[in-house]
Amino acid sequence: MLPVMSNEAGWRCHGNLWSDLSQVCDLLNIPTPLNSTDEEALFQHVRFKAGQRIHTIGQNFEALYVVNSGFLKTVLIDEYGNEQVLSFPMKGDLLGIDGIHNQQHASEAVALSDCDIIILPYKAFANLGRSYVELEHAMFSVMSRELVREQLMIGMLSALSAEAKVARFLTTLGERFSQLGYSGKSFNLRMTRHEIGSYLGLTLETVSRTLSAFNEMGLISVDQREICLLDTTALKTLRRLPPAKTRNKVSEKVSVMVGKKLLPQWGSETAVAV
Amino acid sequence: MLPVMSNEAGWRCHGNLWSDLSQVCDLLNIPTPLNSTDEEALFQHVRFKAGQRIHTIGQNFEALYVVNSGFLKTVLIDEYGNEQVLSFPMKGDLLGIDGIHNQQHASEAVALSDCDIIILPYKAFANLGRSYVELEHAMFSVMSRELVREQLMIGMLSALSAEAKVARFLTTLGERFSQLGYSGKSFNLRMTRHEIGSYLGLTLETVSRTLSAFNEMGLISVDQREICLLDTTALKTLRRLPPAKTRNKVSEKVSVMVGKKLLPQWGSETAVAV
DNA sequence: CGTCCTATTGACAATCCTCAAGGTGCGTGG
DNA sequence: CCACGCACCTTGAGGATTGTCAATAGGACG
Repeated sequence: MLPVMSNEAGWRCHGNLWSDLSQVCDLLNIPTPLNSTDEEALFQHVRFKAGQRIHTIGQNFEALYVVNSGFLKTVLIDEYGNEQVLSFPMKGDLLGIDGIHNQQHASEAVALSDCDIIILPYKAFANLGRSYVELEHAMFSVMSRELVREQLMIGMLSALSAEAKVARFLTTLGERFSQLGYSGKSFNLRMTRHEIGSYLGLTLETVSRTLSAFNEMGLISVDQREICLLDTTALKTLRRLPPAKTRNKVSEKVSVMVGKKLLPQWGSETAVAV
Repeated sequence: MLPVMSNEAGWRCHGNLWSDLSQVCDLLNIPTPLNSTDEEALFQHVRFKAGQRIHTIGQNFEALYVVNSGFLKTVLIDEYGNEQVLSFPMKGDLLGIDGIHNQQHASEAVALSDCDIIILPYKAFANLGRSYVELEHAMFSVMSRELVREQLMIGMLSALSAEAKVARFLTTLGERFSQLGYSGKSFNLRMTRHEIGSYLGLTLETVSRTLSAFNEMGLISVDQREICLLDTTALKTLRRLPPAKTRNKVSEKVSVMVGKKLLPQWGSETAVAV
């Protein structure tokens, strides 16, 4: 007989699987506390079907979530109801951090595929952190990691062209897949062109056109959501494509358009004290 | 005789002022631990001149920093040496969180004016967190707040037009000033147009033109770095210029000369009649 | 007074968005 | 099974928003 409960987001809890602290730490890619089996803390798994929400905006903050399997998106909703995609979490990612401040969630997490999520009740987890010094530091580290990731995202959104954004999106996605043991070259997009566009600050048409252009240039092959990265180094260093007219197919090796003048470096200030 | 030391960023430490934990918590706007004077932990102030760096990219992470006075920017440096501005910290803001992960700083903090900064040695501060339960939670909360702020930044960069970005930049800056007790309507920009543009993902020319347009429309008055917000509600709700069709429709007939500029507001309830 | 940094403004170009018209794949119901 | 609807994707045309380049001017400072 399994306990069944439901929360504001409307998911059902089957409660048929549990993980201990060392498994959670493994998943999060942080060092496992040495005296792990000391206290038998167990954390419940919950399954979500594609389309279900793990937490919603404004929902009271109770727990953090670790993705054990599946693919999700996190979104903001603006005043007109438009979604703004913030991230595409997958296995090993931590969700819900934004809820700590103000005790309620500032964003929404939606399953893009069937997902298996581990619930970390915040209070209990924080208490564990106070007993295991390493765990507390690891929590700070994970939050810091998220912050750095978002900083890089801001830099990308501000500075890069549409092509460079899409190229970088593909390569980082590939890197994440290979870190998880999947192929980093050939994978399936779990999100629509519209969601990619929202994430990158582009329209879905621009995303589609850019993918087609990469396909023609031989940098990738793309068929609907099936992607193959053919020239990752070119993708990684690509800044801007030449005008379509002068654009050569695969023949031209140097696909890297650098040509950016160095902006004057905020001068002689270097604060080198004496 | 004052102790003088220097670190990798090259700043000098005058060591002439110290704050206790309750003062630091006050500054950070988090609840003060009840048993505050319990342990006499003191944190050193350091002064930085305009242009000096508080920490640099790659520098070993040792401490967090709280701004006691002054204005700063935090930046990333891309592969060509271009600066990407991430934030403009001021009094009460926490710096250096990005260094926790990987034990080294991922960004650079530069003083835009003379600054007074409080040093929080990370290890000592984390230890305090373990004794004072509230402090640990407060630290999580501050980091969560930063994350939420960056999420909103991402949403803004992705979704808003140049005008809306600049408008929102001005109003949030005004709000921060008034929370600090200064005027939220009339203030001095501490950063260049170039830095604003980098922060907002625009060129300095676009920033300058937008400010001039707001000035002509009577939303603000601007003279170099002196800003006066005249219609904050219009600024806050301004979203996007109308599509060409609807814009031309109005000015087509009689008021061609007068209304040609940017007159018809979009998403702004307060009609700006000139 | 000259130099450097910053800001403003104009002319022009192009990147990217908007609008529009198909096309493909998939589930559902006749 | 096929037709149909629906969501997603592709591609094109055209234009607007924004970047690029350039010229000018003001301020700070040695």
